Amino acid sequence: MDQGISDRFGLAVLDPLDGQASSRSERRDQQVQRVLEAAKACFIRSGFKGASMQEICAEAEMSPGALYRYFPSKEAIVEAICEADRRDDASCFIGMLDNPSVVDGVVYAALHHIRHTHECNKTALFAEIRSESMRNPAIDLTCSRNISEVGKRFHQYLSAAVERGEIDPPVGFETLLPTIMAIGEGMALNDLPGRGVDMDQLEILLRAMVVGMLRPRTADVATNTD
Amino acid sequence: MDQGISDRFGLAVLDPLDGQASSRSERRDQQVQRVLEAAKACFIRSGFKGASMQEICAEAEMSPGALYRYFPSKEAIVEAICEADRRDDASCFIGMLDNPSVVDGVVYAALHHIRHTHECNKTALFAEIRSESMRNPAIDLTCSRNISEVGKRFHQYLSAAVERGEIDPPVGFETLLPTIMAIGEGMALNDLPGRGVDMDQLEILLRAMVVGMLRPRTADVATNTD
DNA sequence: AAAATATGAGAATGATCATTCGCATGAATT
DNA sequence: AATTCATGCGAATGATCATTCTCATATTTT
Repeated sequence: MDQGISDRFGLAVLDPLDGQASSRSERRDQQVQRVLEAAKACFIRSGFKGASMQEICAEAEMSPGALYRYFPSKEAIVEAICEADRRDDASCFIGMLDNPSVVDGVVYAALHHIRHTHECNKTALFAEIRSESMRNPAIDLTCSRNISEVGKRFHQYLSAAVERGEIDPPVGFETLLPTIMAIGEGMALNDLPGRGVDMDQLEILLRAMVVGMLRPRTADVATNTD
Repeated sequence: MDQGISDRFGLAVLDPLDGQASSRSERRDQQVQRVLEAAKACFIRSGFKGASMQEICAEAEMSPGALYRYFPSKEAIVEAICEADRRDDASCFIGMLDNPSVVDGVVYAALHHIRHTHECNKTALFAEIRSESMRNPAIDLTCSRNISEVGKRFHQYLSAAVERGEIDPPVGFETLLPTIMAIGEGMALNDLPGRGVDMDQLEILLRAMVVGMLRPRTADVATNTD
């Protein structure tokens, strides 16, 4: 954790081996990152409104004067944190949408998303972002952008499967997409693994659910009766 | 909205027809309710931390001194709001779990819950409660209590159907219950009706999903291929 | 090496917050 | 009618907040 950072004025002290590996702007980026990580910890612990700048300063081991060199306001930090989290969330889900079997693709993407949210301790931050987005237009925009990015990619993935006759959903995409995404959000937000739900069992249930919703034509679907 | 309440000191001024219909304790209850409703509006607008006591006082048209006669602290108001909201949420869902066909029961309960959340503008408050519960033990307890109450009732409803051979879920209740409840939460939190999702289409999709998850044995399930 | 610039600390600032206090008034009780 | 009690107002209080200011030190440039 403490990687020997910084004397009191720890400028350009990194890696003496590397000589001038840390230019000014690199150093700046590192400090920005340091603030963001400290802020994230504080926001998870205390919420956006509940975490004070002093708390963030303490976590980042940095004075207010120093911190304000990197961000003009608390709001800017909040926005940066939300942006990063939503982007990570979207790419985590989208990155899994590549299985040739659509049912598998959706199931694995959902499972991966749930696991990722659990393992990276993103549940509390996600809940915070979600509630902030209800009244903060800037955060709402960030969330909407990422939702629509996921939605677009998801739409491509599913409609290609419809085209080739692999699935035959009982409703149109305008219903299917928001609903599936809401379901995924609910499962991530509830931290099912954290509540003791077995992931193998969850996979079975998710598959049954997805099969019900997408109605695959192929026969590779378990139709056992007991 | 403004139902002719209160002169400046509006004590026992209600309903002159009724004579002493408003005893002291009845008047008290009304004032408590007035504070709660004002607080709810403020919390939806500004969040728990973001709403100030002054804001709540203004909304309730009451001075701080007066308000503190009814609640000892802001935290107490927050707890009362959460308690009421979660109770309402649970009873809304449980109240619909009475259909003799389990698939119908679950589908209608979910639809009703989604509609209720949408129509009563509960989405933002729910999100707020959810994020508060991640770091406030008192709120977490309130949420857990209601979740387990719903879970218990839901478990009864489903296990009775399993007993009589109506359904045959592919996984045990320890997986099925948390997952279904997480799904419902996700759909309510996403305010699907508010996002333009058609409720009739949603019913079709929900039914397909529930059928996939519960595997009813009876033949009353739509198995059309187009 | 001297000037200019970037970075930092930490006290100060003014706003805002939850809560309390002193006091006045209406209702209930004697 | 007099006293007591519940209710209410709104200014006051002390804490805390986000942000800024001053100044010191380090780094880069000249």
